[in-house]
Amino acid sequence: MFKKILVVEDFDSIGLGISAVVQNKIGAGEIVTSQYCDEAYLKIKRAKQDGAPFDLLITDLSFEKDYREAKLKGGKELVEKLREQGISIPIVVYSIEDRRAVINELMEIQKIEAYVLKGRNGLKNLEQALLAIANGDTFLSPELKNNVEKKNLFELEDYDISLLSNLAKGYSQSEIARDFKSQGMSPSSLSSIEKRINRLKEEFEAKNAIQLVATAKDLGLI
Amino acid sequence: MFKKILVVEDFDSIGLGISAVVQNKIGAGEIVTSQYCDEAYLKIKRAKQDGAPFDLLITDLSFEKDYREAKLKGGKELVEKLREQGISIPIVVYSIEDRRAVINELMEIQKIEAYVLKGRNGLKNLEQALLAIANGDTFLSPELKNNVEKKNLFELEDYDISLLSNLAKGYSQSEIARDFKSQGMSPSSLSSIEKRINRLKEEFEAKNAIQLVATAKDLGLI
DNA sequence: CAAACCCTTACGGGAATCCGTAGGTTTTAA
DNA sequence: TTAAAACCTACGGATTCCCGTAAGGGTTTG
Repeated sequence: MFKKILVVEDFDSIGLGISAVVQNKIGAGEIVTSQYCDEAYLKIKRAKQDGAPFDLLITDLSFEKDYREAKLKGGKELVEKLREQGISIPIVVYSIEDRRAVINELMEIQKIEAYVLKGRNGLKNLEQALLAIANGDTFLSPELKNNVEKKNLFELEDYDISLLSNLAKGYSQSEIARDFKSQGMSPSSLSSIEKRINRLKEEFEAKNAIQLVATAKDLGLI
Repeated sequence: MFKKILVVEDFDSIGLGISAVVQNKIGAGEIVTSQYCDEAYLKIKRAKQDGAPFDLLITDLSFEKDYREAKLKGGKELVEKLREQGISIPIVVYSIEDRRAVINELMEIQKIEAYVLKGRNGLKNLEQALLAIANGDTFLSPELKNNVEKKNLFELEDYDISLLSNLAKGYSQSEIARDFKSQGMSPSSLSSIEKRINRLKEEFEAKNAIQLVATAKDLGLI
């Protein structure tokens, strides 16, 4: 079905699990793995130049930092880079990330072929995703489809996460405002940051910023 | 080396990866997997009753909730339950959890045989851990060794823990003072509470109370 | 016994936050 | 295209937090 597949995943346990299922259930010809996005990008480019391109990419989103310097920090950057360079390889994202904002951007803007949620039945869904792609369809994990109705519930953007982790690092609101301004992020005014923190406090029923950060930690958001 | 191994891990991709490496590198006789702690406990008990007990348990710590009702919420509860019941099976915990408070308790109180950190080289470490156990040694992932030594730097009193968790619950310092007064705790004045929080901030190198609570969460203190 | 020390409590000024109001811009929808 | 809605920004007052100073009580030490 697929002749040459690249699997990009930092944890070796998961990478091995993916390889095993792709090998046994799908029967791919060649499976190459990488634990780094930068390396993966180079492999894809090189394979294309050599006239033996990959015909499928399966990638994680989040990658742990280690001693290596990473230009592409995660799967999202890898996908963006590939699309930016006009490399139209079919892409499956296999991640634990379940926020609609992130997933929608990948599916609708970056036009990835499938988004599979890591979880108890992640590999089963991955298998289905590969079958769907082989048929020219796209695939979205069923756990996420049910949530489509709740789309307009409260969802955290990257902005909120950034805000929360800056608070957790001990920066004052005005320091954060300066930081956001210098990075060209918007909104960046102290006032907007106050507003946003207020919204988050309401959302998480927190009396103050301390409790807000504490519950964000509990929920694993930061 | 091991004849019968139970692998408890909710994500199928990781469970498969573990199974593969245990099978191929260690050459275990029988590998049983479970995605639920309750089920794992029953399997261990049943195997023992049947006269064919497991001689190794490899378990994750955190398990996602799903439709099933779970009595044992995670690997920590599973280990505690086993030890409580006097079942002395060798245990390897394989988790992403890197807080030393949690790990120390498992190693020193629950006397698990190995703690392996999930990560890029998790399986390599897992392999080493199994070899160590077969030699009668214990094993701790190398990434963690540096942290565990620093454990007795600063001893927190119950008072400090109480203070930190009250902060994390969103109470203001004056509210905490009132609360402590009504409970007859000492010191209870607003001023003393400020002082104590200052001491904690210095200790944990936190710029403000938000960062203080955040790092306390990270360390697993609250 | 007194001096030194530690701890609790108190007070005050400056900084940061919380919270409401309000004006200007962009986005959405009729 | 225009009105409504949503958003970003700014400002000011109330509250809380942060930090230094200092008084009072208890224990330890010379």
